Amino acid sequence: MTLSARPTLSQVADLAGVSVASVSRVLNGLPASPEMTTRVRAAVDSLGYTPDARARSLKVGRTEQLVLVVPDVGNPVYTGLMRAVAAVVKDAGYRLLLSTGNSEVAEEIAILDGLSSGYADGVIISPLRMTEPILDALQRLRHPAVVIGTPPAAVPVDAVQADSAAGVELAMQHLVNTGRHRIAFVNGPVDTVPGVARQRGFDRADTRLLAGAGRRHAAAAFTVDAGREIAGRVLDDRPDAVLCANDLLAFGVMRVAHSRGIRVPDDLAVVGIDDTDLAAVVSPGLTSVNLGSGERGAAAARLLLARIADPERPAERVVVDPWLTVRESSTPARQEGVR
Amino acid sequence: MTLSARPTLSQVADLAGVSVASVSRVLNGLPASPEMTTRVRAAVDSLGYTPDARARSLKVGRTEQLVLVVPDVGNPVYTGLMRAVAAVVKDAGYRLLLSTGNSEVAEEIAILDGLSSGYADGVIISPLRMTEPILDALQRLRHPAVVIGTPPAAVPVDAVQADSAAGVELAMQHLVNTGRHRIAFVNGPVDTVPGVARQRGFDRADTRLLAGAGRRHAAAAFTVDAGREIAGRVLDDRPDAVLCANDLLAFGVMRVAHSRGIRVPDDLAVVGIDDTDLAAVVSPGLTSVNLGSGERGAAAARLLLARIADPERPAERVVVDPWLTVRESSTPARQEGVR
DNA sequence: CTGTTAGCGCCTTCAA
DNA sequence: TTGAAGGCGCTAACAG
Repeated sequence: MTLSARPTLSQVADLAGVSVASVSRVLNGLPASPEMTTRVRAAVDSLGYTPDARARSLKVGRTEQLVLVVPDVGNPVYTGLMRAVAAVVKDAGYRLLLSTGNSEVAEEIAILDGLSSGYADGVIISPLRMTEPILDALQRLRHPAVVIGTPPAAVPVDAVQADSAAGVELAMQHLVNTGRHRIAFVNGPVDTVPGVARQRGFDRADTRLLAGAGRRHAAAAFTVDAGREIAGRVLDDRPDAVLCANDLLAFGVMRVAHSRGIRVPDDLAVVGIDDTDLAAVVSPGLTSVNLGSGERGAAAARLLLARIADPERPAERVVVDPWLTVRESSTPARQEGVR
Repeated sequence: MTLSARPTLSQVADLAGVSVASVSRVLNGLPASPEMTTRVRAAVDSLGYTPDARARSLKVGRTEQLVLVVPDVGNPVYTGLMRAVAAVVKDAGYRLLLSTGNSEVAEEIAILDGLSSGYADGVIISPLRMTEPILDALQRLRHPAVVIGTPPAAVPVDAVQADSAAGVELAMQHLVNTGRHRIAFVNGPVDTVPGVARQRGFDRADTRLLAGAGRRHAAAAFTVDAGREIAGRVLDDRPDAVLCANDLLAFGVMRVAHSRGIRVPDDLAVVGIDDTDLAAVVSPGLTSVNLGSGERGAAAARLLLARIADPERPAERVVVDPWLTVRESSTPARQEGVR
């Protein structure tokens, strides 16, 4: 119920009638005679001894803890990432600290700077915006760090990035292949990491596939509400397809389409990005570009572990390829090939 | 980029020409002369000194860390909880460790037992099943713990619980009020914490409101797929309303209804439980019983902090009242009163 | 193979 | 008000 006096190493040693060093050795699997081993184990068991993580980490200089920083713990966009990071980190024998920057740059920086107190051995951060202050904080960080996103090439930091431009093109190609040509693009704020990348992807695909005929819209945020808000303007153009910069925006658009009696996918195809769990949940299911958030999370965790193992290794960048998950929102009945 | 030698207290002391004790005092806001304070601060700044969290926690016996254990990090059912816990914990100056039991009792127990190494000051656990082994692990735990769920009254542990029976009744009453009488209930596995409670709530409401005419179904899991799987059997009875034991099941039912051309809410009302973020996202919006997961998370965090502050206080149980969020899935157009 | 000992970096009596 | 010194619990030389 409440914390009482925990047994210590020396108590175990006393009970076993051996030195603390011997206990430590047995516990850490270092050479010891069979007899010693049994005596120590017996004492450990009878006392219910567990080594103190605090003392151990002070001595060995490691905490066995890693931090994951995301803008919003509850956002479905990050759940795939969180799950994957949690799994890899745990398998490697580390604990995971979850920090949220509450979508505030200042908070993200505070978290990064706070790491200098050494409460964890490394950090994975998925910053909402890749601004100078964040990059500065990363530079002065004395701990291993991995960025999920695309820092300037000049910054020597491990990073895992999605190829959102390729993802957008995948979606565009799919829409064109299924006969859509009046395509609207609904982006979120273009001063964010995802915003700029997805805009670039659309511009490129638009030029290549539609001779620049695509319509661009920028919602106030990457949220369902922002999607609903802007949907009116978007649908007034009577597009035959809407490509949204993330699933949440797409859900917002779908709701407005639904209330206007516009049938998806017959009258209007809708495609999202991120392929969140929700995309498979709504009716009709939302076709979405999967940017490999799980893969990126796992890759980031592995990069971090690699750097911790070898701090001198050169900074590495991993790019995860996107794929398209086709569901009902963009095709009448048949299922197109996936990935 | 990589961790290099961090300055220590004694280095600061040397630079300032004072003793380590004085530096410690200044840093911890204990009485010190103005001159001493300025000298120390100067030295701290010039060295970029940050106290070592590991050493500090060894000395003071606290880690300033709390653990939250949930069955699945990515499940939308837990996002409200996580967000609320994260916020309260952070405001109190603690860091949050996120552990997932991967929906395995054994893993949850391992996490609880692992806490005896003292890597955190307390734990909040939302166990999937309230089984003996979990309760045993809680009993032998030497750290403050708060359970989200309903342990047997005899177990003296702080707990925060939802009143799911009341929630189910709320939903039933709403359906009856809006003219539905052929009501089907789709539960998940009844050997889980939510399963039993929701079953009890339905049975009670069914007796009271429908004279026991309600149909009961048990899906294989609390998932969308399980909902889709069982939806066929459920809809074959031609109910005019389906109450689902959680939102995910409801989404599954809605998808099948949609593909069968059954209109929601005109032909069929659908109500879920949990009021996840997704409920507001789908079209039509899903009416859902909100069991106050955010409120429960916040309450749990506060209980934990209270117990840490006073380990002797008697165990407390907090019950959070449910409310109904009415959306389109259960009412043609108008919005009924909320909460 | 085992025991002794010196810290890891910090806080906190205890004297001065 | 300030300094000296002793641990918190553990690991890692170093002797034996």
